[in-house]
Amino acid sequence: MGPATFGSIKLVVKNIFEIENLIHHINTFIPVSSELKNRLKSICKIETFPKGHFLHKPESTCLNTYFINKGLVRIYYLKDDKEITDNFAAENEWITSIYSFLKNIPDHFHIQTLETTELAGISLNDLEECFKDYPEMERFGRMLISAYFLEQSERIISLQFNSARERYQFFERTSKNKLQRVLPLGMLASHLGMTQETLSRVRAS
Amino acid sequence: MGPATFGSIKLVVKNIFEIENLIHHINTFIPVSSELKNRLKSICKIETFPKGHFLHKPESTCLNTYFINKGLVRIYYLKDDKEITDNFAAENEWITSIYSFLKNIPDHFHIQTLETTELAGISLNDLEECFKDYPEMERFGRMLISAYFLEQSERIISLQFNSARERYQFFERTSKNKLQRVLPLGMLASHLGMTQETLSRVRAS
DNA sequence: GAATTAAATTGATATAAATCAAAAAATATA
DNA sequence: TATATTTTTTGATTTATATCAATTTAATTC
Repeated sequence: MGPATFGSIKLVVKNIFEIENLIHHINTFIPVSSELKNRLKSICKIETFPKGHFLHKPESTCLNTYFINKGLVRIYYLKDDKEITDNFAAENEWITSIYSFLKNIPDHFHIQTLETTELAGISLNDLEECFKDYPEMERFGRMLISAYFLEQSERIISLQFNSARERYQFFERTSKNKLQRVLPLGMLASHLGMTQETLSRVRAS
Repeated sequence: MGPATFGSIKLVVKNIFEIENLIHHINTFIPVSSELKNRLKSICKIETFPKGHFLHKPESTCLNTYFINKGLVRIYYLKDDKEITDNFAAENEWITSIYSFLKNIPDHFHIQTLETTELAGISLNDLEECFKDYPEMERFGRMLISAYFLEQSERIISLQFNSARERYQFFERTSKNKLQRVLPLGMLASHLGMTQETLSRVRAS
């Protein structure tokens, strides 16, 4: 889809979000040299998608990992025709269908925007080349995935033996920034491993 | 504790497991130069512990990450005075109390050997120095934690909406090597997020 | 090898959460 | 604004699993 046209006037909507925010994010882990910065500029595809857009669909290979600059995205799969939301990502967070992305094979997940979303996509190949050329970037990669690993560890404990109420409170505590934004609530319910009705009752009391 | 003495004869029990197995393991991810190999030899503390030994206890900081050469280890925590086993590690697998180890702060986990266990321990500091001096080792670190991240992702899905039977079947499928070794079964039950009685009934039918 | 202890199984009951169904509230559309 | 649609809440019932208790089996220890 090209730029919108009104009579003979083309409206080219410039992407305000160059990659300053992403650079700043990476810079909280490692120093970012100007060369690395330039490399990142060249490999990041910056795009804005409307609500409801699919970044990845089942039976396809997830080609990119995405850094969310603005907006909200979820990753989900179908179990018995019901959507189970695995996770969400908002500002300054990353999302990809990790198995498909890392192994470069198709999988069964959907990645979908829940709001108008501004993001930077990086392909596996570009990322790996960047890792090779910039060891500090590989370091960032290790630190980032470690941070997500810790987050997952806590979620496993939350799912292992906590009640529905405790799991909701865990989300309240750890994902404040998403609490008001994840709608409809069925998405949140499935993420927390409970039905929509149970979530409603938990929230009511 | 020094070598055992019997009269005037000192028995120095040599550690057969130098670190060949660990090197081979790392080599499945990255090429291991002889310099890196020497560095690894110098930073790995190789030890053998009897069954029941604690590698890490609550209220202390987990100082090492451990590569298991032989044996079986679990990590667990207490919830309402009951032991909840978070995970197991056997041959060629790694274990640490990840949050405590990476953040260098105390936590509430126990790491305990379930069999006589031969392992290599590496301190955070030595590991970080090694990452700095050998970018390929940092690469290994990234790849390893990525692999564990994938494993965790699957476990989350297993816990999110699967029945007790499905969770047990998941363990059967993904942890064959531990199925006969994790005893008593209460440890396995808690790992799978169910009671011992439920596990017994699942296995019976 | 008998006695003791620990672990696993089996049974009966309780409970948290799922399911099914309907009503109410919120949102979108004409 | 009224109507239609979607989402959320509430209610009644069912179900999987937890809990409590007892028994059987297996593993230690004397």
